[in-house]
Amino acid sequence: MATLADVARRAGVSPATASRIINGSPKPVTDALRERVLAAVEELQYVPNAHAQQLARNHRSAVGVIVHDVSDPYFAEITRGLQRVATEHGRLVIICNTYRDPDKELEYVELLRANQAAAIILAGSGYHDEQFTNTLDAKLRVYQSTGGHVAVIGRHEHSGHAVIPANEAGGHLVGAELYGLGHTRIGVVAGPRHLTTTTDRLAGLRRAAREHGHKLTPRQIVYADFDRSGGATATATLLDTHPGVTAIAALNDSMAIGALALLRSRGIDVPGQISVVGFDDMPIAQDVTPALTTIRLPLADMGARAMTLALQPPEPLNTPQIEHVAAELVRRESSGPPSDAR
Amino acid sequence: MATLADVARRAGVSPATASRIINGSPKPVTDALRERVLAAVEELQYVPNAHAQQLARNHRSAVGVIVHDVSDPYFAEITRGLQRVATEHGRLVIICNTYRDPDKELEYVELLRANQAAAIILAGSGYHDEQFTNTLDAKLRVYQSTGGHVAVIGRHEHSGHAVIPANEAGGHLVGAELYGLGHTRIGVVAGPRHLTTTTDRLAGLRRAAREHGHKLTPRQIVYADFDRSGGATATATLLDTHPGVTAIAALNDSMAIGALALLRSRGIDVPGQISVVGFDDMPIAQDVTPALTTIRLPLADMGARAMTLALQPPEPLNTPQIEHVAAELVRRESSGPPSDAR
DNA sequence: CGTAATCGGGAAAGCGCTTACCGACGTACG
DNA sequence: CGTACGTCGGTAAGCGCTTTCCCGATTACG
Repeated sequence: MATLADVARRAGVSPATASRIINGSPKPVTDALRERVLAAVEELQYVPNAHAQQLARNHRSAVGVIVHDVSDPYFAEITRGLQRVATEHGRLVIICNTYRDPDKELEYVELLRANQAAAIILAGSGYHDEQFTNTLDAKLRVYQSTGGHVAVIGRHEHSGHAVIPANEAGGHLVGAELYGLGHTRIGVVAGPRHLTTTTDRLAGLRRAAREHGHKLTPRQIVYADFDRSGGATATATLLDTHPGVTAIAALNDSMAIGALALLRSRGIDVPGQISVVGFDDMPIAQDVTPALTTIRLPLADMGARAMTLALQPPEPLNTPQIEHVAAELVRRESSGPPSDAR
Repeated sequence: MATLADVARRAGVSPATASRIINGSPKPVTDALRERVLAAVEELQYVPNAHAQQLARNHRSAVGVIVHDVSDPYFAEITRGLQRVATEHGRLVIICNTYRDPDKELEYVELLRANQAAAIILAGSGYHDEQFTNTLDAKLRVYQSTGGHVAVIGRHEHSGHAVIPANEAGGHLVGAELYGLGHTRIGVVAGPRHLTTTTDRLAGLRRAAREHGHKLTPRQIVYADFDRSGGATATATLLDTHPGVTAIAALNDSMAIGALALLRSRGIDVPGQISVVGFDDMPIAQDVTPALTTIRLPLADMGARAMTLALQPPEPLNTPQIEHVAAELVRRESSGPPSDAR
């Protein structure tokens, strides 16, 4: 691997000069030298060692984002938004997949700190686990105290900036729509109960139920993995324990799609016999059949906003900013009034 | 930010000793010192500077993967496979999104080289652009000559290891199925013509046509972006210019889904009036309606294999290995015999 | 013509770490 | 009791770069 010294030697200049030319330093340099150096760079196919540069310059430039799983469309969309603004700022983004293991979240914070990341963005639900939350919080605080920026998406427990989607309000929207249509026997296909996203959305649903004079009993709620197969198994359970449900509220689109698949396999018509509503409005929601009624969250935009917050110049008064993002009901074909005239 | 020197000072030892303890060097160290150092690490929340380490150790450890777009399920799946094996090997993977801009591909190779990546994995179609290909090839070769490993997925033009899916054979499978069912008026919804993936799959389709005594005329093929909206617009064009088509072969699932959406919006029944076949078998293919008949490629597995190749010990005889992966037809509901008894 | 200001370039000191290499001590042995 | 060796720590030399500081040579000016 060619080094700066090699280039300098070849061009017959000092490493200092070569460095200045290559990095376009403000210091003026004669054109003759400039050309010689540039030629040497070309001939040697020289690329500066990024680690050495980072060490010498001593200012962070990359930013890290910790997600559960990029291959999940939810995170893929957020990531896409993040990347866009990072690229605009000329920042490299390091994507870290925890595959839903909280411990990895901790590890990655450490790793990102070790790599001198300028900012860490945490996307994805927080956990209902006080000890874990405290540990994470502590690590994050240490990171901040050394000048690191932190932004979180969809979790409220941490210091640093936050972009928080209206999960509760969205849940309420779902409930209002379903009860409004006349459904009374509603099943909830929920994500893992230790995720705050699950409980937040659930809370909104409960509020809507109360407002309509109903109540969501624990047995109406089935918890499972926040993905397609979780949605399918939870739906199966629901059908078995509550044969009379006329509507299913899935707490994210992946689960809703799993629900749809299971319903279809059992020959149950949607929305004829059972209505299904999702949450998130991922791109595929409109392509399943029936097209999914869901709650739209501007995923890519949320990512972009989080990155923008994280890249902000050192906070004026150390005040973490919080941006709320609204949820919106998107009515499509998977929901309708209950068929049972009762 | 606490440094190793800080830790050493605090523990009352030399930096050398501290380093040895922290990294578990083979050199024996008294337990008393070990404890003091570890305590200091804890108190100072010390995390070694990864850049300094990499510089001092001077051996690469991260690996980079260049994809078109992680939020595209095709790449998301591949990436998932990649990550799995990278993690098993304790490697950090840097994901680079080109957003389909070939120039970015070049830039990222450079960036990865600058970051001392141990390996670069190129996923996603190659381009029919000799100049670009040569430039990329040259850059890759330089990288290899300095000890870097290279693996590509789905492109054949480069040195280094390769995992190559049976695009041609898959295209043939599509053609055989469609012509076999009795379709004669087939429209092709193709990706950009400058992508080798497009032309490879097309070639297979053409071969099948010939075998069945047909021929694919240029006008039967509409080129568009390799995504959902590209699929929709291409299908619209096809419908307008070839009102009589009874089957549409989309060259990837995203496009097929776009085609499905457009067909639905025009009230055309699938497969009743028109059959649709996709390619790739991404996870969502089974959830759209009608469920998509498609060509299955073991995406995650391909990623895993590429990573495995890339992480292999320095090649024995410098021989790039090539792994072919088979394609398989998955019959679902979107295809059937043509309705026109003619 | 002497001095000061200016300009272009190099020498060298780090950035935070790893790792030979060396040296001091203690033990085992002759 | 002297030599030899094994243990455990420390010293210091880098890794490849950036950047401060300084110095010689021009140029400008009085």
